[in-house]
Amino acid sequence: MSTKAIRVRFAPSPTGPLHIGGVRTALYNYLFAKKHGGDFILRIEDTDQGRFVPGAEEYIIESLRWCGIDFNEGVGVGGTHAPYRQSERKEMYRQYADILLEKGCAYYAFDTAEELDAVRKQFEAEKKTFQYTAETRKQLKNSFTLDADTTKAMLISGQAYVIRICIPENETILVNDLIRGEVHFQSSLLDDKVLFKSDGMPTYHLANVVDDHLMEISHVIRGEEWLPSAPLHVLLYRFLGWEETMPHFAHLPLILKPEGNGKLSKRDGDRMGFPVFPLQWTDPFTGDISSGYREGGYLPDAFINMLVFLGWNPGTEQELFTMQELIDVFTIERIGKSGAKFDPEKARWFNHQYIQHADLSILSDRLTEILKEKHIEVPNDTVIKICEMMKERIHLLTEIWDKTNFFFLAPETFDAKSVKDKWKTGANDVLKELLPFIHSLANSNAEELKEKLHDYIMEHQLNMGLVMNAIRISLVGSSSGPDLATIIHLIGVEESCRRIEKAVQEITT
RNA sequence: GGUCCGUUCGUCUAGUCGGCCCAGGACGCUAGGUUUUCAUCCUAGAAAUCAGGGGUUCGAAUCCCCUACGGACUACCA
Repeated sequence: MSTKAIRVRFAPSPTGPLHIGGVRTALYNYLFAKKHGGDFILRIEDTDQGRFVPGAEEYIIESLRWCGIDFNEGVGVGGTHAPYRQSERKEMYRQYADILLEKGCAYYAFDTAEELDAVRKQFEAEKKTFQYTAETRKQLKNSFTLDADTTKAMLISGQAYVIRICIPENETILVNDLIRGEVHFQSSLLDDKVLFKSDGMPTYHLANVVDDHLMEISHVIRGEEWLPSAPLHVLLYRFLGWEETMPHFAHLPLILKPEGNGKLSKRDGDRMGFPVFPLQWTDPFTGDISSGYREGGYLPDAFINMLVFLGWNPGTEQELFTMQELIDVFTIERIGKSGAKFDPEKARWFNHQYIQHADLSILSDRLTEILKEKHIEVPNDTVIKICEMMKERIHLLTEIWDKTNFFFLAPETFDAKSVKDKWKTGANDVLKELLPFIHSLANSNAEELKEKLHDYIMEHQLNMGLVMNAIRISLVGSSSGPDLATIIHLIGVEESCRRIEKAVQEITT
């Protein structure tokens, strides 16, 4: 490999929110760059003015920031190859189209969209597929069929035109892919793609090649959906005389739907109850809201860890990685070839792992904020104690209130199934008798409380399960939760007794 | 339809140039243990005839060919 500096880019188009497949592409680019001490560039490909979506660019930047994928060059941060928004580079592209025109590697075409549509329909009727190729271009309106003077006249008269690449006939084009090896294409099967649109903007194909060259990109790591147009890009590098410095290509496998087949799409997530976007997104046109991982209670590190394993693995049995560890072990060679089905369950598991190991303040800060909103005053060390105790049963940050609210508020209802299974006959009477004793526990700490309660039950020959479960249901509202004595201690003996009295009154079996 | 890519437990995958793989790990699932509950945790288990069929070879998940299936692309979108 050359000694060329490693420079990679993530080049999304601002046509909507960044989907997790896009985030993964950005991530792999980022890891590769960092691993080799290279640069990671964010370029916005907004050559299609018709598809511009307000807020999409900001969304992309914020998503990457949330993920901890930072770029050291690009939109927002600038750099030596600015500007990084293709709409702002508009003036640069024409000259390269002209070079191509001059060398006979491209030509003018005057066919309107309607005319082409008609031809396409006609071909379809004959069960053929229309392609703008060496074969068909002879029958269409372009500088091949029109003589030079006519062409010039049409150009001068302001006739709308596009510039198309002139694909050579009968040639094998080799794309060397870092993930798939050599891929061969027959040039005759490629069509004369539009390079320059009638609105004065380049298409992706031209802009992408020009920018990658100008920005000295060493590796193009992008989704597999680009593989079919890779030979076109290779041809462009050759025609422009840039073959020597052409970047290496790596086409990533796709992320598939959890069920059935096909590429994961926006719809899948909301239909199946999991996010497909890093951040929540509100469609500026329809107002539709799509859920995001951040709002869904996921930690960015967990999200990244889950994502990196969709199509890549370290070859060891380690599953949990910090970003720095990923940077250290990441290699393109270990990226798989086949598409990966997205598994929401595994995403939850990763998040749970991260909640266990992350700084407790991630949970306690969130709880503190919720308590503040609800005007519930609780000492900070109590909040921390509760989070420490409860974290192992929390998979998503958003579960924190549902899992801890009984520490602050008396249950309003008692879970029917818990009552049915665990509230034994006679519990009401036993609990009533127990009340004075619980009152007497006022000055005990959690440990003493546990001991005394235990001893009392043994001495009075009460049914341990019956008593404990009934108290738990009274205090929590269901048969779940941490150590009972700790709960009593934390919410206080007075409150505990109030809750027990209420439960004894309301629960009848 | 055409072009290209892909195919190991339900899912993510390990399996570097064929033998240590009657295929390993993880998620999920099931069963036990711990816990008076739940969750966690621990242990065990079920789960892939390596898409199918042909070769090559003493020996193939690993190499070759064919078939099937899946996917991407096929716009003056990226």
